[in-house]
Amino acid sequence: MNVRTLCLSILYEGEATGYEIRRKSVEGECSYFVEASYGSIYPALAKLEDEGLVSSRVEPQEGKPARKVYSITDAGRAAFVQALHEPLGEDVFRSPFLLFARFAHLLPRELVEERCEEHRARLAESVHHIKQVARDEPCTPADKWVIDYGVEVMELAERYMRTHMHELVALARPEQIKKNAAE
Amino acid sequence: MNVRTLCLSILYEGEATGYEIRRKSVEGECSYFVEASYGSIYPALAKLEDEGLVSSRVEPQEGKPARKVYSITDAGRAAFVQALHEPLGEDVFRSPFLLFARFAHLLPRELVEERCEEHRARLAESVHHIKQVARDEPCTPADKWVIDYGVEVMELAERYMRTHMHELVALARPEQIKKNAAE
DNA sequence: ACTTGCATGTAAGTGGTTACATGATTGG
DNA sequence: CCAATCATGTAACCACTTACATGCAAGT
Repeated sequence: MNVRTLCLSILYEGEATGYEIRRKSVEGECSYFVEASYGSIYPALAKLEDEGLVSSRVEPQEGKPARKVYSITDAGRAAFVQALHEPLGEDVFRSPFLLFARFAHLLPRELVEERCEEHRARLAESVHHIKQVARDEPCTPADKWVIDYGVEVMELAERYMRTHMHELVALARPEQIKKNAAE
Repeated sequence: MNVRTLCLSILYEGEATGYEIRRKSVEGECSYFVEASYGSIYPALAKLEDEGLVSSRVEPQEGKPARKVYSITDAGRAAFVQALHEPLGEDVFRSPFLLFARFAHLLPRELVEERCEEHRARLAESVHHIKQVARDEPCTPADKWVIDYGVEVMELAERYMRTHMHELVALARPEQIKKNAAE
């Protein structure tokens, strides 16, 4: 999905600043299937305001830069629901890890093991993080469904890594005998 | 991963034309975690040739346009293995479906059901396709590992959709009573 | 007659990211 | 004292996609 729709989806549930939208997209319940940087969020919000889909008010703060709080308008709500009616784009999955894994046989065992473990740890961390979000933040039943789906899939992936990474490591190049082995 | 590395990875296993590289990336065993279009592959190959990482020979054909067959060079092989040693980028997962799912409560039941079923069907189709590739095309043990990982994860996702989509559908707006219900 | 497959390539456009500029406050 | 957090925004860059241009052969 594009950043535009992401912004509308977050503002649908309450007002927020560009800064907060980015935080929610990076750390929130959606973080495992969306992402956006400041460089895309701020221009997107400005454009949405131009089009009347969101409105903003500036809240000065002492000591901190002023917050520009955006709210979704009725037109924005309608546009978002309309967008949800349109055919969905396909899910995207890109995995540098799997490309790496295909060539395990070319690589030293140590490296394959390290990358596998990194990958497993990332999956475990994602699961942990998403569960924490589910505990700490208020979730609608739909949010809960989405979280459960993610937990289920990522827990399996992590489990699979744990139980099968040794097979991939076994395909890797045996560790080189150290030059100074005799010493 | 970038298209550049993708090209090297495919050429590592044998020569190919730009056309074939694209087919392999879209239909091959990697299709579930990589992708590339002509518009990125052809320039990438040209650049790789400039840098001496691949070489090409033109094979004229009768009736069909000439094929430009690329082969990886020793320098290319070295560069690829070197690239595999570098820290891996993070896996990317972007899901318009899950963004949609979070707002099931705003949408008509029919639509939610349709999108869920589409999503389930896509997962089933991916699993089917990847299994077929595993049967039909020669696979190294590492390839097989990567395929098994994908099958496992996608089969779970499909199963989850099958057994839980009704919960999401239940959150959706009840179908509107038809205007002419009395007739 | 039309579509699909084979085959190469370019140009314009998209949808971002990265890095920068700015600046006060708080906490280690 | 330095890093991080809060907060906004821009400009340059990048990697890639989409659409186009070309063309022949075989299948439907």
